[in-house]
Amino acid sequence: MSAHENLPAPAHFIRHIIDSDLETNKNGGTVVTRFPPEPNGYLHIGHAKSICLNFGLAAHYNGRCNLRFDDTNPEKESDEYVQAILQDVAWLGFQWHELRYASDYFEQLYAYAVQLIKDGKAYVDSASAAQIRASRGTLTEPGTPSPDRNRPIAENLDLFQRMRAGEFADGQYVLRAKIDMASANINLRDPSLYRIRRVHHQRTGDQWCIYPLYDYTHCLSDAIEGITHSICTLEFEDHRPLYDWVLNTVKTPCHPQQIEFARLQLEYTLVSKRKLNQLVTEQHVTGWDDPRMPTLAGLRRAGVTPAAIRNFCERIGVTKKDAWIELGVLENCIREDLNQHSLRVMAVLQPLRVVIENYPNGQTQWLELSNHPQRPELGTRKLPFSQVVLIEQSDFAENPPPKYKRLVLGGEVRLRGAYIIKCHEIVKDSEGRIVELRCHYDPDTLGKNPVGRKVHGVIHWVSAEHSLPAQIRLYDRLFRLPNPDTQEHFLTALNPQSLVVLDHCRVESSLAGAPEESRYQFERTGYFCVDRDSTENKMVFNRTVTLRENWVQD
RNA sequence: UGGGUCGUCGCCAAGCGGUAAGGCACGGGGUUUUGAUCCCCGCAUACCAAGGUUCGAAUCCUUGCGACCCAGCCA
Repeated sequence: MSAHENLPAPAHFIRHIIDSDLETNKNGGTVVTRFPPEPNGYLHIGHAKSICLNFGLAAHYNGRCNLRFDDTNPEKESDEYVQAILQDVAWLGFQWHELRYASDYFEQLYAYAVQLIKDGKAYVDSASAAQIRASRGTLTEPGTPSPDRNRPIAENLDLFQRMRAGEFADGQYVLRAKIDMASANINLRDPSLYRIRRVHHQRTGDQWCIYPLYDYTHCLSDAIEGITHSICTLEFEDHRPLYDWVLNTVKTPCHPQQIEFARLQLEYTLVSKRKLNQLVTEQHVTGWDDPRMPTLAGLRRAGVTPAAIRNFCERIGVTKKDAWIELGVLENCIREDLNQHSLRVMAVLQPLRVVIENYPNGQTQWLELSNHPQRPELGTRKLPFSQVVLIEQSDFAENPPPKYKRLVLGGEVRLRGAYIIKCHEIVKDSEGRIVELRCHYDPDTLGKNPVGRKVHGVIHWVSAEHSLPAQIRLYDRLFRLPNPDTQEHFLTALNPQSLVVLDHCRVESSLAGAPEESRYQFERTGYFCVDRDSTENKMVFNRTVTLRENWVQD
């Protein structure tokens, strides 16, 4: 638990609305929310904000939150997505009160539509999609009524029944609400309620050939479930009058209140489902769970914890302002949680051989290292030390820059948790590349500092003989630009360095057998997570995030 | 040019007529066998602008300006 996690969740405008509803006993003192994903893609960080909001509100007010799939467009939806969403919501740490599907209500929705027709509030239109579009008018000009607008009720009823019965071709007819073709709000210009579409639905199969549209389905589904506060994003603000019209006209006993908040916009990331899908399909990433993806599955595979995401969602707030969150906020939440909970371990990404000439050849000494310097209760581990160790190539410099604190020729450095060594010779190959360092160690520096001199640098290392081979994947932001969408084509904003695979890494022996998804801090290099691609012969780690680097080279 | 919304520090964000919380970022210092963590300190006389009401305005009024969303048989 970090200090922050103990702080009360900050209130926001939706909480204020609910508070006053509770004061006036508006919904009998209850709070019922829902998270309503469409199963047409994987959940991403933007959904996490909505999930945390809806489930968080229910928890805060001792209410309930349903998970409801908005599965009214079978063309784009599938069971694969349903299963993935179920998993991701649970992984994020939330339990739904009830699992529902809008398709559960198809029969009820149909009955409501029949009622609407009988009340003269809906009609069957034979206009084509193009004709409807053309007659809708523009932002500044009113639409023109369809010739079918005044079709007799009996005829509408007959036609609608036959639409359901499959007597007509896809697109031949559509059921429209009869509202106001001259409304300044385009959503009220007789919106379509039902379309004919012969598509297999992942839950209802071929039972239906007509499917209800969002504006009609969503509000009624909310009402059926007794939702008190229907929270959605800003772009639905214009739809609220329609939401209310449907509920008022159908005369449902329950009338949820739609409240809109600003969706998450995170720098260097993209959350358009269509574009994420394209990244997967065109193999710019390895899949929906590629660690560079902003999906929950991707974040999970990268090693991000549910707690970090929840904390992030809390920290960014809930408002109606069109805001962009800096990536650093997310990274900070990730580091905060990982710093607290990750065991420290040593791994050398790009090894450089160091021979300690005065250390007995063949001798192995088991050193005890702390698993977490600030949390002794997390215990210690034994690490083998021997004559040949591997250090990071970047931890030695033949021509060190100013303020360089690592190893140089003739200089000393501390091998973390072990001895101080001094380099006295550089061994190069025929092409002048440094292949080995010859050093001496000071046997009197284990667990204590030498007297008479100060050694500032501390570097990580592993025993050449005992360490394990590993592949380490260094992930970075997928895009080079804060807002990839400003490009004429978002793919041009892809970061060519978003993945660097290192294949000759060596990790300390204590990591043997570490299970998939276990997270560690590789001291001085960052936080890493065991990938499922690990094999018995070679472990695979994904970098979740680097450590902060506060120092500036001048 | 229609309708709907929004505008408080570099980025988020409290504030709801009584004299600008907090987080991230940034700058300075301390501790440290991770250039990490941790700990101090600093960081809006100012709330899109201009008028007005008021003893008093980020909060109320007026007028501007800027940004976002809407013309799917998608959600």
